[in-house]
Amino acid sequence: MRRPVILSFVMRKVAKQLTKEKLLDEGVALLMEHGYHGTGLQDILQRVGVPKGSFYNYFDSKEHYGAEAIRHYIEPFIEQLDAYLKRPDLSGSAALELYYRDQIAEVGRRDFKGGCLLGNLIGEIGDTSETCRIALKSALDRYRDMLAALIAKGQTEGTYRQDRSALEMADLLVNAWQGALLRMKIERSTAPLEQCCRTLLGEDFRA
Amino acid sequence: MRRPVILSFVMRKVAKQLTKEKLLDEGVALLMEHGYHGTGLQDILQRVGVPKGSFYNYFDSKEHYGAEAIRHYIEPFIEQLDAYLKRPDLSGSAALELYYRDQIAEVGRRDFKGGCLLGNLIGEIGDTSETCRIALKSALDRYRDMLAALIAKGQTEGTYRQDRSALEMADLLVNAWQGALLRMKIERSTAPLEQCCRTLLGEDFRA
DNA sequence: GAAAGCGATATGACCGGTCGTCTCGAAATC
DNA sequence: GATTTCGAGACGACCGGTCATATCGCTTTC
Repeated sequence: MRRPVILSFVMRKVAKQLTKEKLLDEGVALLMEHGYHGTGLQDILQRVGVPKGSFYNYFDSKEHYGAEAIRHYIEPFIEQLDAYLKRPDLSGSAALELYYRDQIAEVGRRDFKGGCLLGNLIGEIGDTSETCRIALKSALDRYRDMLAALIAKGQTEGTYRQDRSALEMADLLVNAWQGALLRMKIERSTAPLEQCCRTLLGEDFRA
Repeated sequence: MRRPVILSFVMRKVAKQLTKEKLLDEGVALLMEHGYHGTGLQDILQRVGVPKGSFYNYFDSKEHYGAEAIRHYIEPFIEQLDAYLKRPDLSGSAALELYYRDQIAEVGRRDFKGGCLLGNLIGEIGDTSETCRIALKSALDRYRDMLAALIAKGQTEGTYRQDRSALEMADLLVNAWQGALLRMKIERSTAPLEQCCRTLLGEDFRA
């Protein structure tokens, strides 16, 4: 009983892309809350008001949808880190501390739920869905490289130690942060995250 | 059409406990491969040859089964670390390096699949099932405490740095190791695990 | 300008399976 | 015979995925 709307070819394409993004937005939230197998297509679709039969007009399969959701999820993180990296007034170490302060505040606001979609999905389907595995690896590599760039900046500024490669330090930071996010979820506290930052950014990485 | 067998009260209880443990053993393997929501009770039951209708003779629900599987999973790790801790011929640092060398060899043998059940389940249901969350926290705390004991031993032996508490170091080790296991799954390589050990056990923890 | 025809897109009913859980009669023990 | 334990089967709900049909915007014809 919807009012019929006349849309041009171009407008229809734009509208479709818009719906697709809404599906990804809602899906990311649901995937973070209930995981891959715990999230049904129906849940996602009805949240956006898209009929069941239309799902496959937007995505090839649930698995491909998952891979797109992964790519969709990581984008804002990359952009934020990239913006920090390009700011001349912000040192590498200050940027990292600012970034993680924000992240800790954010997960606290979410009542310690969700954590990181990448970490959760790697654990759940990282070794059963090759399509998602590749998307996960690509996303995490991009993320790690952004952190490495900020660490390298901190190295040239003399804040961070230079006897270890920035990439190696970024790997440790990513790994420990992922573990700390898991700890947060079961302890229901941001303490593991704060401890992680204090130890690595505040001590071990310092020159 | 099974041949009726007369069993005493005690023997029946033992047999039941044996079946229960088999259900947990198989379940742990399946949970590691497909996650909580990806593992059906049917899969577990038919692997052990237990009829579907009998599940609730052994466990209250899938959720309680999950919590028991978590406790069942961590036990061997605790025992192995405890055995290392009690060996007088083994220094704390040597024990840790031996333990992680074994772990790396083991996951390599499993083709980088599975990782750690605790980490996987925390990510998937750590914030949706309170019952499992408590089991996960208890298991991970026990594990962390065992590592802390070994680190403390290494501290008194003079191998590890003493300007940081053993518990704090154990936290970092657990977190980084969990992250490294995730990285292993998507990189399909033990390199992240080796790097994690080299950096922490071999450098940052050293006195 | 209106009508008819066209390919592309959207959709909701429906597929075979599987999910976790429960019921209730059978079987085994005391 | 009373009590406890077990298990075959079925429950309703939901899963990811399919498909015939309906509707759409556009083009052609008059």
